[in-house]
Amino acid sequence: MKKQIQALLLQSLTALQAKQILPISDHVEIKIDNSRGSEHGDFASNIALMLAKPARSNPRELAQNIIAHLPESDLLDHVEIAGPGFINFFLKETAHQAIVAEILDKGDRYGDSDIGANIPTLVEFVSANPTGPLHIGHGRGAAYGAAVSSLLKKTGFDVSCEYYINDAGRQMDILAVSVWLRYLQHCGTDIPFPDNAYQGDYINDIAIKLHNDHAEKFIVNSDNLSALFKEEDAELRIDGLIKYCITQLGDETYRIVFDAGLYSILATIKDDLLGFGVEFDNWFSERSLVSNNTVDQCIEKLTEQSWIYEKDGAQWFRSSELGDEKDRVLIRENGQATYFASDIAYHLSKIERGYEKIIDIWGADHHGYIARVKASLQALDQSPEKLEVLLVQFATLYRGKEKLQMSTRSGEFITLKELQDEVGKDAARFFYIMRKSEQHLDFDLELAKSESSDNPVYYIQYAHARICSVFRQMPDKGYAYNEADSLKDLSTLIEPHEIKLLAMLARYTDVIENAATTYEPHQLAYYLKDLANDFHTYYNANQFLVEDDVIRNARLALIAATKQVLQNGLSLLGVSSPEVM
RNA sequence: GCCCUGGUAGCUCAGUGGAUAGAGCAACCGCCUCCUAAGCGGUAGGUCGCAGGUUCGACUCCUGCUCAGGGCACCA
Repeated sequence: MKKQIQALLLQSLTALQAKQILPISDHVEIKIDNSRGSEHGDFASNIALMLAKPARSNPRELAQNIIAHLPESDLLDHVEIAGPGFINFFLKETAHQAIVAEILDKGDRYGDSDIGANIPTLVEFVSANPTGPLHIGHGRGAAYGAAVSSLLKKTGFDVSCEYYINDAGRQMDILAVSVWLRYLQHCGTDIPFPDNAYQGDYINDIAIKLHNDHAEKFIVNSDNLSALFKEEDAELRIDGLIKYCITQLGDETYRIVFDAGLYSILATIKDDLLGFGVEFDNWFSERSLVSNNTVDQCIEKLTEQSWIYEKDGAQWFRSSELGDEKDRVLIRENGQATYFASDIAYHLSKIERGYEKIIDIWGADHHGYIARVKASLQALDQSPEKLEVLLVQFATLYRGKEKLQMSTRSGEFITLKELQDEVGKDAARFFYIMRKSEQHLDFDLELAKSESSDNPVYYIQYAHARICSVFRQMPDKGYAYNEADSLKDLSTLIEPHEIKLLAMLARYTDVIENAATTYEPHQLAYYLKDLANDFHTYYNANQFLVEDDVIRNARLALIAATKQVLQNGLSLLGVSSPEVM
């Protein structure tokens, strides 16, 4: 609708340019806004205000000229000049009514657009270390990433979703040792358990399963072991334990313990995400980048182009020359590659796999990381603009007024699954998405649990269920509804509440496009709330199942269209549309 | 010190450079003989953190200040 009015305005402006009332300029952006109140019409443009200066005219006079040169259109009832020079467009009722037929015709494809032009797009999100189950903090990234991906798919991007598994590195070794120590305890070895190992009960479960599957295969002489606990520095102590574990068990046997932890936790993560309605196309392993030498090759390339130098026994990347605040280590003094080294290889792989739009969704604590990853792409002769990093602010967890700490290592956290079991998937998904991603999210467990019926998601779902209920009761009242016939009767939709609802339905495609291009799914959430409100108001003001066939059919068609849009929108956010509540 | 985010009604938050700054919760007053009251209508509630600047016009853009959260590793 906006585009059609834009086209009308463009014709008028072109005519004015031909008459030399307006100067010729190559770039005029015609902006059309949805009007705030109905007294300002349906759409408004500030074009006369924008062009008044170059045209050396006053805005109201220019607006008058623009209106005079607008071509005939059967969309518009009339056009007004208001305030300092706004042009307000008042649509004909028939123009509003047409949206019903369009929605019912397109069904779940209503709202689709092709602005994405099939650009190969990779959205990477969650990517939590597989060292423990997902907790509430990860939930926000999951809900946000899933919604952004869905929106991009709807707007014509060719989207794949990916989870990067950090299955290499020290954290994973700590996990393996945690499992091993619990296993030894389970087998009766009398040893302490370090504070900085993973404390969660799930470690015990993995250890017990390890014992069931492999009996006493991982037991070693514990006399030497206890000496390691005398190291006072906690981090050095755990490094010593890792080293001891590997040398005692041997690489292959150590790998069994390591993988037992990794795969068990990964399976839990996949299950939890699936239950949360979040699915990934790829699970990309960091270890695979190491084992197939991609990381080494990357470092070689960088070395060839003199982006690497040696200092203090380590290999450094000159990222500071490419916008980072300082240089970064790629290979540590001990010969091990850093996490950043694999991340360079990972991002290169994203580009080499053909993705032109690469979206990373990270926690806000990683923001300092953006500059170095972009620097690495540039050093590898790739365009850093392909990478867009979206930061999601922290979710701070409260139980009433008490702020809860969340740490995977200490095992003190509420898991995503626990949240889901307590407040339900729909409420949790919507709660996460409601807040702008840059906004800190205070997640009050008590509020989410005890007052979950206040969650706006129920308000929207209720609108959907009410519509279903109307259609369920229709046969009992002796009425039938035929969609094709009803579309002929739309001209009776002229009540103020009906016009308002029609206008709201027509905005949906705009909302989707806007939410997708700005990566702001909360816009859709707020729209759905508004739409539900317009419907509930209409529901209270007018009866749908009335005796008059024409009016009844038109109203049923309108609410059927409303139901469709509610369902389309909710499904993009991963929320169900129940028929009964 | 430097770099991100925020600061809008009592609370939690929306708000494309535009017209009278909005919603939910909380408070108050109404609405079920009627398709689900998990709903609807109304009243009240504001120095849009502070101070400058840009312009026809600023909650929105720029600068400075201030408060809050986060980040500044040979951790991931």
